[in-house]
Amino acid sequence: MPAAANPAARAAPPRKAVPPPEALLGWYDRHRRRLPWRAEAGKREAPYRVFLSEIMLQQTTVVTVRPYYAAFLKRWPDVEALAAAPLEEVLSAWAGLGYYARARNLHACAKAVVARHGGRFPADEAALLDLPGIGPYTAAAIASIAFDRRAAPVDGNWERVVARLFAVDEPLPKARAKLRALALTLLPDEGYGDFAQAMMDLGATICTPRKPACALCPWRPDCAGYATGAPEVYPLKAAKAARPTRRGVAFLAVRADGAVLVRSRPASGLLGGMSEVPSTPWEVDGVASPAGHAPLNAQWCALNAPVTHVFSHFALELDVWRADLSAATRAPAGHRWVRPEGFDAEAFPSVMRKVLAKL
DNA sequence: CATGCGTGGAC
DNA sequence: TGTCCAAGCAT
Repeated sequence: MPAAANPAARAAPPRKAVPPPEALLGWYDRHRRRLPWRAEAGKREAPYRVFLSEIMLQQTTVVTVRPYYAAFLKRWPDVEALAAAPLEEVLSAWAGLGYYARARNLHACAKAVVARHGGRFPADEAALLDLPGIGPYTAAAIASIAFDRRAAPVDGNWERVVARLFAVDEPLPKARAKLRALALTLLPDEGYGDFAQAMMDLGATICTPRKPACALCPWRPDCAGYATGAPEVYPLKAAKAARPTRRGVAFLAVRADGAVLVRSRPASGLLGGMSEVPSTPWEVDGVASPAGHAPLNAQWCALNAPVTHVFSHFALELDVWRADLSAATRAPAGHRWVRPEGFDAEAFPSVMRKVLAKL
């Protein structure tokens, strides 16, 4: 849609060019990716599906989410089904996906939608924002994608695209407010859902973090970042803190019938509500006397194969101690025996799967 | 506003 | 191998 086609544009005073939304929407029409949670052109996906996908996609890649999304949808086809499920089942199905507060909030949100809204997701950004696990991004994503409401779901893709379009010289996270304000200037007059998804696709396939494919970008003529010759430097980022290493000992108590001693973690915090093998606390300098933390008195034998795992804000090095016990051994309070056939039904996070692999 | 909160893949 | 990164939220 060239400005010259409009006679009035010639007379208008010169005004800072805003990248035209039509260019992006046209590109999206031609290149829209097929994704399990994305409706065909001209249609809208059910709000529950948008909701489920958006929660799963928070800080998580499309490739990782795919199988979880399919499994959840099959097991809990609608919000009522999810709301009626026991939390333990939801956590178990979520195991391996990470950021487990999302699973707890997903479940709480389903219940809230049933209780507060009769099982219908609200279309209002503000009402969505009130629900557990739904923040500014997800509220805007559901409002725009599921309901085609005017909203800007500014995620990492949007931030990168906008930072480059305007060559924003302020680093993240401080630049967030400015990026959001600039993002709002880009919105079209209609087609909000398509525009939101187009921004994400552009960021995921063209305006990528490392080597953006500017030659294929519909907004290249309008991009200040491209004009600088080094668009990939945007968005600028503040230096991040180093990641410390914590150490501990995990206790693999194995009964003669193969059952392993397991417990559940506290409902909130790191790996909240997930299942685990008992262990010492995980501390930066390790634990002085691990034996004092053993779940039961036994002949503990150190395996010479520590488990290493990297969390978002620390690395973990876990030594594993094993003890073999008679089939009659009772589980201490707060613990339970789980046989290998039962592992899949447990909510073991990845680090615990690594520990159990030492069996 | 900074920090806590997972995981696996790419380079 | 280490570093960065992916459709953020809660506190």
